Amino acid sequence: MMKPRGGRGGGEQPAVRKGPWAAEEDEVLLRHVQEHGPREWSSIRSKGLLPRTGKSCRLRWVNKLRPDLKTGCKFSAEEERVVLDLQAQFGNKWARIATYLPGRTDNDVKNFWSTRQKRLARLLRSPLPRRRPGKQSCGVSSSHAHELPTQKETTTTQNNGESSSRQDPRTVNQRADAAFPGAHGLPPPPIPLLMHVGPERGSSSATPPPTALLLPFGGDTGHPVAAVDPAASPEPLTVVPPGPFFGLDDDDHVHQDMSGVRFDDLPAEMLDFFELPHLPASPFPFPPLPPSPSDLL
DNA sequence: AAACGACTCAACCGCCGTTAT
DNA sequence: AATAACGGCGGTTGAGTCGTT
Repeated sequence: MMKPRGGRGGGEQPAVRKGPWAAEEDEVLLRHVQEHGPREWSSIRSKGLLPRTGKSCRLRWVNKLRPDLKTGCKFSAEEERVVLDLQAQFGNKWARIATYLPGRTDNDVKNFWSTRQKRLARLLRSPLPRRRPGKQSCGVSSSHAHELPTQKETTTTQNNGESSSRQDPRTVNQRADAAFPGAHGLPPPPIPLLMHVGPERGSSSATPPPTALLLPFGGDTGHPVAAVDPAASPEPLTVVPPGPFFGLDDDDHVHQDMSGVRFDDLPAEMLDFFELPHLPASPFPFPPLPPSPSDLL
């Protein structure tokens, strides 16, 4: 049997304490970091400074006590965009993603993503979502956000099986998968969110609806997540009225300006229009997709 | 006012790679 | 080389808070 590593004193160690940290414990931990730096976590317990495991101490420091943390504010639109971007590229590599978000921890990113996934999943099942007034966003300017990795830089990490967002998403279902990577614990949505631009159902307009789109929550591109052919729909589609986020351009295609728009910013009355008809996928003039790693070989 | 549901966040657990012995 | 400890990470959970009904 191996001898314990150096620095581990013999003698009894106090029982491990779990649960919320007391202010006095934080002080002890901070003092340790000031003296030794953010390392030697296990020595905190072995020296009898705190009845906490090294892992617990490290977690406390990383997630709460680090001086450069943003606390008590929601993710800004820019931060949200960065998370969506990087999650599509890296998958659920929260620690890695957090390195691009100053002041955010992997736990922050993880919680943000989890909450977002739950909310989206619920939206897909509930016809009448309700908004809660959110906390004020910190508003990270682009000058503070770290530069995102380029496509070339990330090709080695894209194909790790954790993200499907770089696959050729020409069908509704594939695009829906891309919109919900990482939602492994959630049952698949029956159909992605549908937004239909055209004359209101039941209106007298004779103009055929030109397009139907899914909400552009794809993240990195701002492109629609999926498309369906209204002509192929067995059910009437729901109208989302043009507003601050959506409109029609000269070609009767959906015009979007989602820059700086966060999920929370979508007006509740718009969400109230969503329905979940069962629609077949159909070809749609998606913007060109970036090449997949296999394409580059 | 109370009950309920949604949401946020802190913290734990288990796994895995690295490092020291 | 084998082993154990350590540190890092992702997944998960539970408590607290807040808004709605």
